[in-house]
Amino acid sequence: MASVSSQPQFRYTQPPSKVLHLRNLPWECTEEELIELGKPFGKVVNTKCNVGANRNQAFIEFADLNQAIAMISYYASSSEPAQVRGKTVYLQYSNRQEIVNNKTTADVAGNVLLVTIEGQDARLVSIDVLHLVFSAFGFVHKITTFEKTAGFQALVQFSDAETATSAKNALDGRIIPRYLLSENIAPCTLRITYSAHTDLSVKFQSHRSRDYTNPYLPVAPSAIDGSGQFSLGLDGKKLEPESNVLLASIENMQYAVTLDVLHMVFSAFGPVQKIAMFDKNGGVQALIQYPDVQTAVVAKEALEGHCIYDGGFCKLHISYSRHTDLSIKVNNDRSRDYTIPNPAMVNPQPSMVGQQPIQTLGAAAHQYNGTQYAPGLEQPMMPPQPSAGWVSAVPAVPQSMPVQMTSHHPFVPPATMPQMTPGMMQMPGRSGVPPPAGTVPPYRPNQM
DNA sequence: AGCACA
Repeated sequence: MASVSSQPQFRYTQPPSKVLHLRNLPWECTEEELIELGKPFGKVVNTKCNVGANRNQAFIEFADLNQAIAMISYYASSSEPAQVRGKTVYLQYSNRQEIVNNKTTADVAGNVLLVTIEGQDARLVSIDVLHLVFSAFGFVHKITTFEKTAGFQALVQFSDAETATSAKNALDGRIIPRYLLSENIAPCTLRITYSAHTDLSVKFQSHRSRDYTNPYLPVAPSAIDGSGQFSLGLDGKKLEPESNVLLASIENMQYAVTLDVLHMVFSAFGPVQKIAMFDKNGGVQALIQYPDVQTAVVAKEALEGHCIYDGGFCKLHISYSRHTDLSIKVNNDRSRDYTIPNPAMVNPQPSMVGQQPIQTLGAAAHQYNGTQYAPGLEQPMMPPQPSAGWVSAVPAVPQSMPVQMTSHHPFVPPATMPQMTPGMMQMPGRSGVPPPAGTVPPYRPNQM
């Protein structure tokens, strides 16, 4: 065949082709603009934009060679150059005879994202952290994780491509916020493309895969597993039944740890619904109830082993409780139900007690002001203040607005409520209520 | 302003 590459590419005449090569296009010129440009001369059957290192070149393919010739001829003798958005574009016959659109699956928007977690400790990122990160953009249906040559990867399934796209746009190239990971874990960068999958197959709830649409899916049989899967998580931690209620025991309690202190500490991760403190084995323990398991998981991971006060005082040990809904009989200095708007109201309506954990929707999302505590997590030591200082800083009535008392359908996956908005990801150390998703600018990479 | 990319 005729060797094209042996010729200088910008010789004055190009052999005609129904494909035209365009240069000097404005930034991010669209396919529509290319079609507009070519339409007067014939039928544009294909285009390719954002070509070249500067992404300012493009190709237009006409149905017929004569149409391409017409366009080239017109602008060759026209006093007005071809323009897109007022910018002169230069046209010539392409040295190819057709446009090949190599759209990979990674470019075709879909509802499932392929996430590669990069970093020394990528493997230590739990599926729960991934769930939390991606839940900021919408309900996450399923997640599977696996090891490939590319490293530690996950498939994250949303309901639709739009939601997936917003997550991809916001998170691709970003790091997982440090406060979601143990402090000794190296930064983990997310690389995100679309997957060709539309519906992941999740057989069991496990450390490797979750189906959040089906709470009754059996937990992976940890002992018996024919497929060689681990009964331990990738991080080597034991598989422990998660719960929305945490059991915290306080070690080395040099200072009094009050209900208010616990409320403040645990509110950093989401709305605390109830707290009950009690003495056990000569120490103090507390049960802390969140509306959902995810919040409890994050709180546990963030707080486990940390001290409330500097100097190793009041070290927290946290496990999951078997409780799902605490029965608070009386609001006093050892137990409180924060879902009761009026703290003076001691014993709520009997119908309120013993219900399903309340599935708060919007209210909980706005109430969530966990970021205020986050800086303390990056530097785990708390100010060496006695608890009195904390108590006075905490209003007797918590800052939470009255939680919606409506009992929602119990099978609504808790993740339908936004656990975290992109704005919170952006500035984990700042206080304040996050702006609604969509109004926040993409957060800065590689900070936090 | 000068020919894509799996």
